[in-house]
Amino acid sequence: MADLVYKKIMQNLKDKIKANDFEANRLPDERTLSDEYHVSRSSIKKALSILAQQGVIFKKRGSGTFVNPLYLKNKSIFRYEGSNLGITNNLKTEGYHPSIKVLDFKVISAPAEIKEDLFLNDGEFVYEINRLRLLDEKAIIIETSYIPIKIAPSLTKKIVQGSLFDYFAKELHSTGTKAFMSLEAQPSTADDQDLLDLKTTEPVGIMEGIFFLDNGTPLEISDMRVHYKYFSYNTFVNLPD
Amino acid sequence: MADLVYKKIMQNLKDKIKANDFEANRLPDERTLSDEYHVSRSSIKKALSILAQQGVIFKKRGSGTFVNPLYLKNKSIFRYEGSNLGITNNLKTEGYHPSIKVLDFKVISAPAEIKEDLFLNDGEFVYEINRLRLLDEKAIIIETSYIPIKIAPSLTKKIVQGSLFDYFAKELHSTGTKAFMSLEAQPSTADDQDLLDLKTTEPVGIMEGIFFLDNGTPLEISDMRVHYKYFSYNTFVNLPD
DNA sequence: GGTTAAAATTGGTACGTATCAATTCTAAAT
DNA sequence: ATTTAGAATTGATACGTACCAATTTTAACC
Repeated sequence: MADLVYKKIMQNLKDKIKANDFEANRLPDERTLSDEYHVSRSSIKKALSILAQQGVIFKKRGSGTFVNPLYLKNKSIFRYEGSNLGITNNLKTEGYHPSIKVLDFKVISAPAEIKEDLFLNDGEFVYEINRLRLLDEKAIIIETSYIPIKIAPSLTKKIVQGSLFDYFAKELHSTGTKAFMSLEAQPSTADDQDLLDLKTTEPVGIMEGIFFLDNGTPLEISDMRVHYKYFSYNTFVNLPD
Repeated sequence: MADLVYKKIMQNLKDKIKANDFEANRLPDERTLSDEYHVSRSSIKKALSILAQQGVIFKKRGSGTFVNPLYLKNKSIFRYEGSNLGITNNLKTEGYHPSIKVLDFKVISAPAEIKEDLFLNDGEFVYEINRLRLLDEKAIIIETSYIPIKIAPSLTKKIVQGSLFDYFAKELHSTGTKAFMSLEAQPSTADDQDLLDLKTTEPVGIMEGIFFLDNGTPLEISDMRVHYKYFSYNTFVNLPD
């Protein structure tokens, strides 16, 4: 367990919520919680505001703080905490066995669009990595990644057979994951149908992401074509005003 | 402009970022900003942390605060602020003319799954609203909504021809929009192909949302089948740890 | 009983202080 | 020039205070 005050409180509150410890799905007010936990109201507010952002609770001024009834009923939509990159991370936790097959791994001069998105200069080189992601021997994602050579000069085919996330986390001290994700749907191409075992009428979900290092440097572009049955993205949307 | 300190600072910082006022894409440190704006460091922190959450800036302890280079280049992926419900709201701002055609509007006893998600008791009734959303006369979304009668007893076919968002915002003082969204891709059905003018090989994007009132009461289930060319969802993902 | 105005409750905003932790910078040592 | 240890920088955590705004509760009034 994290040793930060607000994280401990978050965890404890979630435990209590799951155990149905709160009358009428209503939490005690912030001042009371502050007393009970022997911490400042600011720390309570920080914990509560993160839980609200994740959709676990709802806060309403003058009224109180309430449990999201959906959080109790462990609906499938709630397999995440806040936002959800879905797919591999999700599936790994459920007893399936993901694996990776490298289709192609080469260095090319960055194409125009890639150059733009990764903020590269003319003539700079990138890895183009083409991988097939499998789940229990079944192909579910065709992934094409682009990574500037200068950021990871020592990338090898062997490394690429494993998780790039883990590699970057270790090599570049990139702790958190930050990315722009764009989701779409498209008819499957002949290639998709071949690799992912799809009928012509069956589509793919498109998941394009631009990933950043902690200091904001664009690190990777990842373009994923996902078998539609394995394509799903869940999130809690919270638009103020 | 909002009269809240942190909102004014957010807006001002975004303006300066767009005007490229910061050397090397690096913002002044928090203490300096606090002096410059004549506000407390806490207020600066609040503004910065929201901008970081939205992906506008990146913060790194010991290092500084940096502009997301993608925010400058007004990339398509950046048509939002933080998260993006896409589609209608987005298109409205771009000169297209959205409209709604009501296909069906009736009251039914809540089906099992709907009853579950809206936390209704046996025998409770819901509106089932079937609408076609058009853009410049072209059908792009088939939407099926379920709303408990007890929450909106005075809903009429006339009201349903307009925006339900606007209606609820006014009638139920639900200021913000909170929802669980689930996105998928599916082959188009014969119905989809007919209504949305799709070929058999062309898919639909599925967007299912459970919307909540400010106090956490589930208000509406909305199931949208979207013409794949108009289906797109952009978001900034920020996974700590 | 229903209405209405005052009081209490409850989360939001804003300011300020102290301390810590990650990173970068500086300067001494070799 | 390179290495290294200390100092400075910079964002993060935590505590606390004061006041505000939305909502609910209470109590007075008719």
